[in-house]
Amino acid sequence: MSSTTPPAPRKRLSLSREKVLECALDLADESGIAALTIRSLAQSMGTKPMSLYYYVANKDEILDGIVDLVFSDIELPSPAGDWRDEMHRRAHAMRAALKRHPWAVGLLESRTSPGAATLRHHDATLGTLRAAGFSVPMTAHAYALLDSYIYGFALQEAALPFEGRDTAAEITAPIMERFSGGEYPYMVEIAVEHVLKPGYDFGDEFDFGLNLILDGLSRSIPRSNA
Amino acid sequence: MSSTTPPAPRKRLSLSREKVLECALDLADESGIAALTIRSLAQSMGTKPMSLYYYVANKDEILDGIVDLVFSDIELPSPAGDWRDEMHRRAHAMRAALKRHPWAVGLLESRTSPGAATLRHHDATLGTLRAAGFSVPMTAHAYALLDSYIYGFALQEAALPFEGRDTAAEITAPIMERFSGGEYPYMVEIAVEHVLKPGYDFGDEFDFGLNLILDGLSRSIPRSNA
DNA sequence: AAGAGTATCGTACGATGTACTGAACCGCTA
DNA sequence: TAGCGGTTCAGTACATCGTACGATACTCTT
Repeated sequence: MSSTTPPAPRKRLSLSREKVLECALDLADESGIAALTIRSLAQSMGTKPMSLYYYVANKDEILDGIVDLVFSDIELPSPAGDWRDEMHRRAHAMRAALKRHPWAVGLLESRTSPGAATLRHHDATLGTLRAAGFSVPMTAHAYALLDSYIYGFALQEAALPFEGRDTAAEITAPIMERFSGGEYPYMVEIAVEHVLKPGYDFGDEFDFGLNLILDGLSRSIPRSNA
Repeated sequence: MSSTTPPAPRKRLSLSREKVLECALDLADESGIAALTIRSLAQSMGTKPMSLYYYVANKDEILDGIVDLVFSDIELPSPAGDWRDEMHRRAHAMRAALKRHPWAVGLLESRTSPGAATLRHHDATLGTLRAAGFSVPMTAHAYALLDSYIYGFALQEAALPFEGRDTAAEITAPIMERFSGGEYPYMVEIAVEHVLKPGYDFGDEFDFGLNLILDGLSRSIPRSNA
């Protein structure tokens, strides 16, 4: 208490690799992946850019890390449960996660070094399919099919200029009018008679395709229930 | 001939919006989308960065433009043909195009202003489905399903660290050995018994899912052939 | 009290997109 | 033939990005 009080009660160890990744994920959610820069991240954490490099090697590691965080949010399917229920739940959980974090879809293309949560997720899904009686090659087919559909749906959802129920009309209606001349008649038809109808939500299309796929897959199990 | 000769026989009009976009597409194919910068593009065209801005407003317009170029490469499906053949052909054409230009998949997420070729493509596809007898809502379902699958498959293909037949083994075999401890048993199983088998090509998985989807869709046509 | 190790930061460099400004060139009319 | 206005290109400069390098501050052990 003699001289000056320490200029600020500087909390040491306020940073950690986990906190950096969590903040990065939050920042990407709030402001978009483009706004996630080392500088903005540091500022949001109340520190300086170069401090982050004590916990991560470079920005790519941050991107890998937050993609893995997204996967860690998804409940693992269980080989013990009914495979169809498990796959249905998993598909919806993944779609929800990719909707919460739309930037993750775009990141998947460039990230080729999956994290632990990602690997666990893949392994649990493969295990559930194998336990359901799918052969090894059929499991590969089913997994490629399911994930393609889920990722692709999320990709399209992320690309939509509108979001959620009834919001399509406000945005696309003026655009559609420009097309009413007749250059794109089928798009106009779909828009007017389907998309612009009250209560429409692109997300509702998800279940149709998912059930169609699961129906088709259930016919590919050799043993027992066909 | 009095003073100095003109420094170089400068060919005017060597640039154009089309040439800029074509060169941008070539550059993205060769060096990746990250290497497509205004400066590198200008250099590859033998000009200076700022000259490009006479033909395009900004880089985003270039990105929109090359995405539309990719679509313009895809033959349009015809409402006159058999819908299933047409959809099959279109799916393969899109996959091939997205494989030729892997960066396009990642761009789809961020580009929300489709070009003319893109719109034509969508309209022709919708028209083919309608002509096949699908109702308006069912056409929307089918289109969302098909495109989700195609985009998602292309996304996964783009994310693979290997490419083409038999190349998976060389790259993944050493990785798999690290996993042989038993943490990810089902991934190892799939890898050893399927992916690492000679002749394996992830692209071959495409037809399984596509046919499953087309089978399912054919059951959704109200009239005539079910 | 001194030193060792851990954690944080200041400065600086090269690359990027692009705004601003001027120069070069073309086809034209007078 | 002279000049002019629109078209096309380029030079310079600035803000922002990731991050290399080295210095600094804090904590704990001895």
